[in-house]
Order: sequence, then C-alpha cells, then structure tokens
Amino acid sequence: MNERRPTIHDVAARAGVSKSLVSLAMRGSPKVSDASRAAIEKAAAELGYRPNATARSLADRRSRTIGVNMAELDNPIFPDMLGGAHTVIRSRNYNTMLVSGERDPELETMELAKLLEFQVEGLILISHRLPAETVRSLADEVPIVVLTLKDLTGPGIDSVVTDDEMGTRMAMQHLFDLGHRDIAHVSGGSLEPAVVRERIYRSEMQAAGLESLTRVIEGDLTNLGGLEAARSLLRDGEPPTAIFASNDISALGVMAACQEFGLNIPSDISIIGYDGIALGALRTLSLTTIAQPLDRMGQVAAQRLFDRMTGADIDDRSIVLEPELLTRGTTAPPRV
Amino acid sequence: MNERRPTIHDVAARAGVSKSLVSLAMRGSPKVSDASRAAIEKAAAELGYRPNATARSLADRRSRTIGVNMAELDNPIFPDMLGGAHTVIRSRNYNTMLVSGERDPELETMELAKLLEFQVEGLILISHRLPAETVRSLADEVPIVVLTLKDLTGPGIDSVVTDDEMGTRMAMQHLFDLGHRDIAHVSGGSLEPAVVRERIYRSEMQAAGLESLTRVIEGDLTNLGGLEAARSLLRDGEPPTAIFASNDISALGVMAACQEFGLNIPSDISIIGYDGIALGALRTLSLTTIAQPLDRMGQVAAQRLFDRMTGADIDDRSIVLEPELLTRGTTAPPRV
DNA sequence: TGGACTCCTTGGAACGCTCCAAAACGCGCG
DNA sequence: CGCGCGTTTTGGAGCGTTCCAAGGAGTCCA
Repeated sequence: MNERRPTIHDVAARAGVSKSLVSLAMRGSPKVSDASRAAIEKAAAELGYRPNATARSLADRRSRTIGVNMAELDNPIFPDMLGGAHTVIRSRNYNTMLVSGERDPELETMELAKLLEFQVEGLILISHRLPAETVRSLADEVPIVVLTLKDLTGPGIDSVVTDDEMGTRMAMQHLFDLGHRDIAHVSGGSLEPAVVRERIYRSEMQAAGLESLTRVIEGDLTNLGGLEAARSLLRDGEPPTAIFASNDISALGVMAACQEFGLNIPSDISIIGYDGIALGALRTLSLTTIAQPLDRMGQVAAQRLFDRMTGADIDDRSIVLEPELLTRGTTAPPRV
Repeated sequence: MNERRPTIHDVAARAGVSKSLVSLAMRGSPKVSDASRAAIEKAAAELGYRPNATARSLADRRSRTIGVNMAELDNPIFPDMLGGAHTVIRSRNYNTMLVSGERDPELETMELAKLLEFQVEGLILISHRLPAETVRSLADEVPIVVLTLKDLTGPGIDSVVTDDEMGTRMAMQHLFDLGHRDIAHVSGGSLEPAVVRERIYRSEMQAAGLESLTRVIEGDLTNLGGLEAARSLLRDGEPPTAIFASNDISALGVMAACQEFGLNIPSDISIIGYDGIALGALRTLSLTTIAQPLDRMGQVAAQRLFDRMTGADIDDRSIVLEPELLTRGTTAPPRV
C-alpha cells in the first residue's frame, strides 16, 4: 500500500509539461490546449493521480469544508437535520466535517477548536451546550448557524428554528377542537424550546379559562423521563383526558405509562407529541404530533451559512419555519 | 470577521523567538526552555493563535483524519455504529470526516474520492453499495474497515460483523423454546445479512422437522416493507403463531399489520426482530430482538483501523461479534 | 583557559498545490 | 521576413507547518 502518492509533478513529468499546466488542467481551465489536456489526463490516469486537497486548501486558503457539531446522537431529530444540511453542503461541492460534543461543554469546545484548526469555512451547530461567549468568540472566526436555538444571534451567528409558539398553539387547538379540556403537559427542562412550549401551554390553558385544570409534570425530553412523568401523573388520581408532551421521544414514554395503567390510547386518553420524528409515523406507534420540518431545517441552515460565507448581506439573523400538525392515531375526542 | 489569522510567524515575532521554536512549543516538546515556553504561550494567547491543521497535515504527511461513509441515514443502526466509531476516533485524537452516499453507488464513489483527496488515513464504510473492485482499489490507498458486510475482505480490507448465523439460531431457539412451531419469516432482500438470516431460518425449520410450515414473505428491511409483507401473510389464511423479521424496523411494520388484523401481541402472535435498535426498547414497543452490539461494532471497527494504520500485523481480517437475545414483550408461548 | 558536553535555538528546505508575471509559440499581415 | 497579438506555457514565490543539520550559550573539569 501507498509508496508515495503521485503528485502534480509526477504527472507533469510524465505528460512532458510543467506542473503549472497540470494544475490548470486539473481545474478545468479553458486555457489549456486540447493536446496538452489529453496528455495530462492520460498521464494522470496512468499514475492514478489524485489531487491533494490539503495542499490545495493551503495554497487556496479555502478548505471547502463545513464543520457540523451534533450535540447528541440519541434524539433522532438531530440526524435528520444533519441529513438535510449534508445534502446542501454536498451540492455546493463542499465537505462535511462532523464532530459531537456528547452533551459535554468542554469536550464540545475542544472539538469545535479542532474544526477551526482544519480551517472550516463555516459552522453549523445542531443544538449545542456552549456558553454564549464561547459561541460569540467562535463567530469571530467563521460564520455560524445554530439550529433549534434562537436565543443567541448576533454578528456572525444565525439561527434556524421552528415557530414553537405557533406549534404549541396548534397542538392545544387540536386538543380543544376534539373537545378536550383536562389537558396535562409533560415538560422538557430548561432548554429554550421546551421552555417556550411550556409557556404557551400555560397561556393557552388560561386563555381557554382552564387554569384550574393546568397541570405540568416535569420531564426531560427523554423516553424514560416521559415514562416517569406520566407514571407519577397517573398515580396521583384522576387522569387527564389528554397529555401534551414536550417532544416525541418523551411522548412515547407517556404512551407506555398509559398502557401500564390500563388506559387505552386514544379512547381513554389522547397524546400529542412534538417534533415529527420519523418513527412516530410507524404504524405501531402512529403518534399525533407537531412536526418540525427537520430535513428542511438542516437544508436552510446550510443555505444560510453559504449565504453568509459569500458575504450576501442579509440582516435577518433568525429563520423561523412553520410547524405542521400531523394528526395520527393517538388523539381522539375524549370519552363522554 | 477574520482579517488574516495569526500564524506561527506572528507568534514568533511577538515572543521574540524563531518560528521553529514556536512550532516545538506548540507541540509540547520538552526541549523548550520554560522561559521561552511562557513567552510563546503568552504571545499565542494574546494573538488568539490557532494552529493551521491544513498546513500541518501537509508538512507531516498525515491528516489525523478518518473518513466514514454512512450508506444511509434512515436505519438507526447506522448512526449508532457511527457513535461508537466516533468515540474511538476522537480518543485517538483523530478527526472524523463524514460522507454519505445515500444508496447511490456513483455518488458514493465520488464522496469517497473526496475523502481520499483530503488524505484521510483510513476509511470506515458503515455498509456500502460499491462494487467489489472499487473497494479493492480504494484499499490500495488506505486501510478500510467495512461494517455489517463480510463478503469482501482481502489485503487492506477488514470487516466487522455480528454472527448472523448464531443470532438467527438464537432467535429460532427462543421461539422453539416458547413452544412455537408455526413460524414465518419476513425476509430482507439480497444484502448479505438478510440472506444469511433467511438461510438459517430455513435450515433451523428443517432441522426441527418443520419444513412444511416454513413460510418466507419478502420484505426489504423497511418499516413499510414489513407492514406489507405481514399484511399479505395475514390476508392469506391462518396466521402463524410467530414471525421472525429480518430486522427491527421491519418487525415494527409487522407489529402494525398484526394489530390491523386484530391480533394481540404477544398473546395471539409472537414477533421477534433483529438488530437491537434503541427504540425497540421503548416501553411502547418492547420488541423482543436479537441485538447486535452496535456501538461496540463501531468501536471495534475504528480500533481495527488504527491497528492497520500502525501496521500491526494481524492476519485475521474479519471480526465477528456475538449477538444477544433481548427478551422483551413481543414474544410469549403460543395460545394453546 | 580551553575542550567536551548538554541544552536551547535557529534558518532553510520541504510538503503539494495555486497564483502570477513573464516567456514562448503560432499566425496573419504588411 | 519581421512585427504584433492572442493563445499557451512556464518557473518561481508563497501558503503555514515540520524537520533537520547546525549554531550559540552555559557548565564543568582538567
């Protein structure tokens, strides 16, 4: 295996031209004569020449690479967003360099530092756990797009989110329309989206004159968290007729708890989640949910990043997409 | 944003030493005096110096980067494996460059070519759709580890798989032990693992003297495929008492179909999958399955890759891990 | 006081490419 | 046949590092 890879010089020697001409030919410049081009291509093929992107980056001072940080791998919404971003990045002929901080801010910082050392031209943070100042200082070096969090925008920092206020209202409206009034909420901790969802849940209940029925049980956006939250809810007396969970993964936990308590979904109790993860569509689950356009969010994030990189002057730093209600099998009118 | 990033020269000038010394200091060489080191660190911090990994790679002729190809993003076993590989790669102080061929061999080839241009030192193919010769020619340039497929090993190519024969036997044995005899199989197409699972299903049935009950319905490893396969099975008469699906995702489709037909799982019909995807553990699903050590497979793949890169001479090119039976809620003795 | 060591430090070459200014080539035309 | 012009081609410098051979500066001892 690999003695020493052929370089542009080897190709030049073999084709009987200068390295500069090979360089031009490799990049498809129109000022190379047909004869030279043919000779060069032949030589390159014979040698199995492959351009060295590292050297090119150095000479060019452009890496043609985007860094992506995926905060966690266990919630499938993140890979979905990654997929969307990846598609766009590739279509621009860029590469993706992926890191993951695994929920550890320090590790995350180190990983991002490595990305910058590799001269990535932009950064997409699919969620993150970094302090604001860290992000700001990174944004000093390359443009950044943050997904799912919009609390932090500013020079060099854009965000792509869905309208969680609207989404939550849609969820509540759906339940109200079905005739539910006794609706509980399994919340999701202190990260921005969960906080918004809880706030709107409360205000919608209040607006409907249902303050007395407002019940929030603390979850943490995990399956187990949802399970336990729902268990404690159901253990303590009369079940609500519907539960709005802060995300799909925890909604699935809520479903499991309901089954444990012998409640039939949706005839005894309705459940609605949030996110629109692919597996919620599985016929076995058929989870009604507020879907975020996950793939699209990734795409939009990448597009915005390229816009910034090319210096397009857009001043709007926050892109808000619309959520969509997916009515599936876990919601129905309450038992009368 | 970024005027021009400070280089080693800038640091040297500011610290009043030579660039070579800065280079040594940055890499923590012991032969730098404490005084110089302090001065250099101070200067670097003040300038916000960040080493340029591109230049370093070029000079070093090592990129400290591993390329990973993820054939598809929709089956969660792949991100799980990625997670495992990623952990090891990071722990070795390497970077991960991720590409995805999205099931398109041509695209996949191009993406891999890009990885090689970036001088990745090794390649992990989390499944792939490439012709054997393509992989072989890549293996000429860097060591490769292929996950989930072991049909293709040879110089420069290792593979990491689980023992599908054993796994399938475990699945069948589990069903036999419960007392099932009428067991159908939803197959998974022509890729290696699915083929093996089908073959062993058949031979186990035969060995148990159940040839006459052997029924294979074609699936394709997707949720929908499993759904339709099971539908057609159930439509055509007497349901079996158990179904062995070629993977978990399709097993979930099978479950949905059973529910459609009013069959209660597991009291009317048992279902067992294969893979051990995380969501099968969700209380709502509680799928009995043969688990592959997904995270571990990723880790082992990365480790083997590093072994090859450091020229360790191992001649065994195929690593076979053991599957594990996870008995959960979708299997039970047949109704008597 | 000079040599032999050890410890630090240094400039220059190299890595494989792109960019640039300038050279070489070819061709038509007076 | 020489000139001018457009087209091709070229060598050299530079990108930010690392590596290397070699150069100081001390220290110790005869």
